[in-house]
Amino acid sequence: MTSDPLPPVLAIRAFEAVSRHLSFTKAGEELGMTQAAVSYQIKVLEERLGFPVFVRRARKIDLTEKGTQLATRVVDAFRDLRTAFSDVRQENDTQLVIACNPTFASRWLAAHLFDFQIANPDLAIRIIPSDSEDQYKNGEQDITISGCYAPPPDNIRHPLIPATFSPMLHPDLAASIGGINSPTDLLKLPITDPADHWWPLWFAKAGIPNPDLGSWPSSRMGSQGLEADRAIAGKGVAILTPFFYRAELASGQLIQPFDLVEHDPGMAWHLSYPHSNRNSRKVRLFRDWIFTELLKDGLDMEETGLAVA
Amino acid sequence: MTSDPLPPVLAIRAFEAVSRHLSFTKAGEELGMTQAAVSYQIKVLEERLGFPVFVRRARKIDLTEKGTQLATRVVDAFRDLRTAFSDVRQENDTQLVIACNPTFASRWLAAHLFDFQIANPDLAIRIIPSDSEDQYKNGEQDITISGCYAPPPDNIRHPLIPATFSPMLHPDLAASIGGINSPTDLLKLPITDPADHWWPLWFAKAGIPNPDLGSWPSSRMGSQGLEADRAIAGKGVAILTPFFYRAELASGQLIQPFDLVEHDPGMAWHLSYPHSNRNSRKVRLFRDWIFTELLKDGLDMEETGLAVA
DNA sequence: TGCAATGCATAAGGGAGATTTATGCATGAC
DNA sequence: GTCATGCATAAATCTCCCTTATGCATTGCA
Repeated sequence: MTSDPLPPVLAIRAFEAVSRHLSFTKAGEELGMTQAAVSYQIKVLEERLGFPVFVRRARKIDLTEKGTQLATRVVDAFRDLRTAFSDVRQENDTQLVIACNPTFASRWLAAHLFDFQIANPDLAIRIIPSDSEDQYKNGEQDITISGCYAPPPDNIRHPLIPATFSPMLHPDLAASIGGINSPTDLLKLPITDPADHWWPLWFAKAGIPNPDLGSWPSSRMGSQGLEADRAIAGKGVAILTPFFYRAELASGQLIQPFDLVEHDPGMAWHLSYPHSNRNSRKVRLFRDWIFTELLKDGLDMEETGLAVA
Repeated sequence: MTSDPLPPVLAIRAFEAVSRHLSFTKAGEELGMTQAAVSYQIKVLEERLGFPVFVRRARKIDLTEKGTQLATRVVDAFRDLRTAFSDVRQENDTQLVIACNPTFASRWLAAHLFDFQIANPDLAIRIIPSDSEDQYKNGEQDITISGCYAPPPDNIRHPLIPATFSPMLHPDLAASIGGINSPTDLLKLPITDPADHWWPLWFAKAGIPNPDLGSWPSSRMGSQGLEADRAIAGKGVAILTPFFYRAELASGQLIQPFDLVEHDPGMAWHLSYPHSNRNSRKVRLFRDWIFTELLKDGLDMEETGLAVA
């Protein structure tokens, strides 16, 4: 039968310390309490057990036989507890888990993270590419980079990238209809995701209130990579965030026919983390790093919203 | 580094139960507290650790990754604690340790204890033949049978045998001086322990106030066996407790020349145990057994003082 | 031998924090 | 839709844990 309840854990904790020091006074110092408090806890334990665990001698105490039997095992158990918490604490200190919006992860973070790892070799980074309401509730990550979902109210939120967008396509596809000269030309070509609600926003800004797209609300911010792949393959026109496709635009894999860039005022890529993490070393390091890295990356303060941070 | 302090043990205790049940409510039932109290303790733990250990889902909770790491080890440690206390408790329940006055142990208990062991096969008996002030302080025994030392004030004390005594000697030694006809005849023979303060007491009662013994106070109750051995060997006259030497008197190894028996009013063999042990099963069993056994052994209630018990 | 120092026990009292009560909220079942 | 389940939270309470102060016994030292 191992089912009878434990003696009070505070008494066990006191016993563990006393049995190592063989001194109420020293145990009290270790535990941050007075000798009298330790004496009280040992008395509680002995009354609960029904037998003494220490023999009080002059100016010292000894374990009784039963006390000795208990002490070895209790000290062992507490050593296990201490190492368990210590290990997890250490892991927590040295591993940074980032739940990251997939687009941001693949189009920006992947390429830049190496610098962070070089600068902070003691930190192991784990990226969870995911962007959903549940992700916040999971609690597994230290930091979240989200595209659209608002963090829980107790989280601190920093804007990173505004949700800008403009149509893009492969130059060969543009050439197939003699070039893109006006926004309506785009409607002659396949639209990679007509359900993307960015389309009507952009066309409206372009002066075309009701383009024939048959859309319904749905954000693609989590996976614009798929649309981009189709556009790069010449299969259609995608509406993408220029910041993420600078390389493809520079290399000519994609062209952006119009300078006209709309942005979604209710959305932005942002970094967030629980208020309680604000002073955690690893969170500070990553936060500071990503801000400066994005600045270096050519965005001014207003665009990144760093002024708010 | 295993040196950083443990989180509050009450929080650890709650975590252990919750991680087994994966339910605050059920853990609360096990711990005898409300769901709200468990929730509070888990919150304390998570704030102390700096990361969540449970993911709150709809109508259930799950361990986080770090929570899982902790849980396995914490549950193990608590299992060790439980079995440690359970083992010692079981040993305590099934082992009866008697610190016993050596004379009583060898002259009475040894011969009778077998019956007790037969009647209580689940109890292991251990006798510590010792009778000293320190013995009480040791705290290792469940019960003490003492000859002369008063138990600590919180102990319960039952008289067992009054400290009676009368001179005894081997018949051949008596015959060597033509028999013992008056108390003064004893003074012609070697006295095994002239320092024994029982001698002057007995001679005084026999009407001889100042026998030539050159004695100083010193009780031999702890070791009258040594004197008895010398008397049985015909080496001298001993002053012994008749109750303990009935067998030798019956077999003729010793004779008691006079019916005159004195007793030491301040002394008696008695059984004692801490007040807190009064309802312990093993103590009750032994106490009840020794009373009836002594009664069967021919002592009436008044002599044993059982009326007081 | 007396005096100071050490170490535990104990009583009294206060207070931190553990717990309960009561309520709200979200989810899932029917 | 309604009800049941399960956790979170606020407020209030109260337990009991701890400190303070003191006593006692032993030891060491002068």
